[in-house]
Amino acid sequence: MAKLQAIRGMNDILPDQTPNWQYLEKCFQEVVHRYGYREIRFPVLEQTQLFKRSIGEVTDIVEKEMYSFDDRNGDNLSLRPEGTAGCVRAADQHGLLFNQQQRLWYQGPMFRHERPQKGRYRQFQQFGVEAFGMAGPDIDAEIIQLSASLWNDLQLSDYLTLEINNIGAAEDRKRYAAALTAFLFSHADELDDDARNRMHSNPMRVLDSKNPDVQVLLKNAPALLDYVSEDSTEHYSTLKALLEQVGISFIENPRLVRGLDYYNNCVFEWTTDSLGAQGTVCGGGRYDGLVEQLGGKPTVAAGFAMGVERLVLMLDSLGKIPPSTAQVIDVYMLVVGKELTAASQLLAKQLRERFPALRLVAHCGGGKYNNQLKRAYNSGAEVAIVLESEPGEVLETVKIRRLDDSAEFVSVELAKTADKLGEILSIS
RNA sequence: GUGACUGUAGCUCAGCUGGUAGAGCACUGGACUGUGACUCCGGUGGUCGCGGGUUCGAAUCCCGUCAGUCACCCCA
Repeated sequence: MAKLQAIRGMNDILPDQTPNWQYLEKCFQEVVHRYGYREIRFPVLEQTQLFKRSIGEVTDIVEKEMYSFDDRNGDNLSLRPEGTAGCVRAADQHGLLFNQQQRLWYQGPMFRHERPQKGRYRQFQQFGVEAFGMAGPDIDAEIIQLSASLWNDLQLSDYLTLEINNIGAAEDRKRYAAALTAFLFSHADELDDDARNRMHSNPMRVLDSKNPDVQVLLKNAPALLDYVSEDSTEHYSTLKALLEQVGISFIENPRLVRGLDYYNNCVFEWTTDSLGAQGTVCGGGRYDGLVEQLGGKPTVAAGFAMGVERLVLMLDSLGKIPPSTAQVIDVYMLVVGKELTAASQLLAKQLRERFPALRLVAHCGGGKYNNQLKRAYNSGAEVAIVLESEPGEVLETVKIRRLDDSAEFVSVELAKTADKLGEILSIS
């Protein structure tokens, strides 16, 4: 029978890697707590309609990347491709957004059916932050500052660049899209196939075209900036001033157009060139219209999401994982002789009770002294406790041996093992 | 969805222009050693991703398929 394997693009994270993930999770949680954000958890599955209405019908995500299926009731469900939609649904459904402000964070797997490559997988992990009910640019600055705090804690600041842009209010973009479409229509014969397709479905994304000929043509296209309302412009310039005042440098990227329809006004991305093609590590912005669009009362909002796999890759390749993150044990207990099974388990239990923080592995499975000692060395433990007796003999003493080059050891009465161990390891 | 490269023991790989497989590490038995690592001797372990085809004969050529890697696209 053929062996079953993991679904394409869905990775197993093995014990060698999990400490790195735990380190990143710990840092992220410390930062969000520092800023007073509270965790929210919501399902991995939602009605497909939720994502269509929030992300947008004609986006790549909804058109070709969602894992959708009919469940046994005939409802069409989808694995969440991102977190914001579910977060808004959950928060609104439970009244968290009714005339109040909320600062929320979440973490969990997202799913998109794309071709896997470095930093891009079909199941991937995101950290996200969503702030509701705050209209000013101060909250935008806050979440950007929050992300910058994390880069600082992770020692990644030198490798990340903040890009920002103002994409205007929803009405602004509507008017602009109309003007842009008209322009593109009048030059349709000069566009490539890709641009011509997008011209109908999502004209703003023609601006992203990598085709140099198209880019030349676009120089004469209407500019979004000319359609952005005064309110938006003022909001945006206040944000820029705030960022400068708190010492966060940024570059303005007028071509930064996020792939999800719900964004408005200021959007941002943190990018790096140390990851290959998938350079975006964190992306977000305002989405003032989304709550209402999903049936809630009008509620302004802003948020971002970051890709955990990409951050782990960065930390790994840049050598930014602290050595203390590695999980090692303190004590390896050798058990030489079958008759000692009960004695070893009892002693191990007593030691764990006496030193709750002690990490102790008691050997199981028998085997020769040599093999067990080898395992003890390979485990990275600081000391080994050796239980050894001849058949029929009662165990009265144990040896405590340092697992370094000195190989020093002492014999100690069984009953005094804990005291001696505490002395040797300087713990109490 | 498109393209390029790759797919041989648990891991890293060798196997020239086709004649049905090897090394190192790891694991394991033993020798040495007052007890791991070092050194020496022995052993377990692969239907060469899977399925077809060409051939007297294929890991080695051809086709398909699955998977991995990277890029396009898009995004975290």
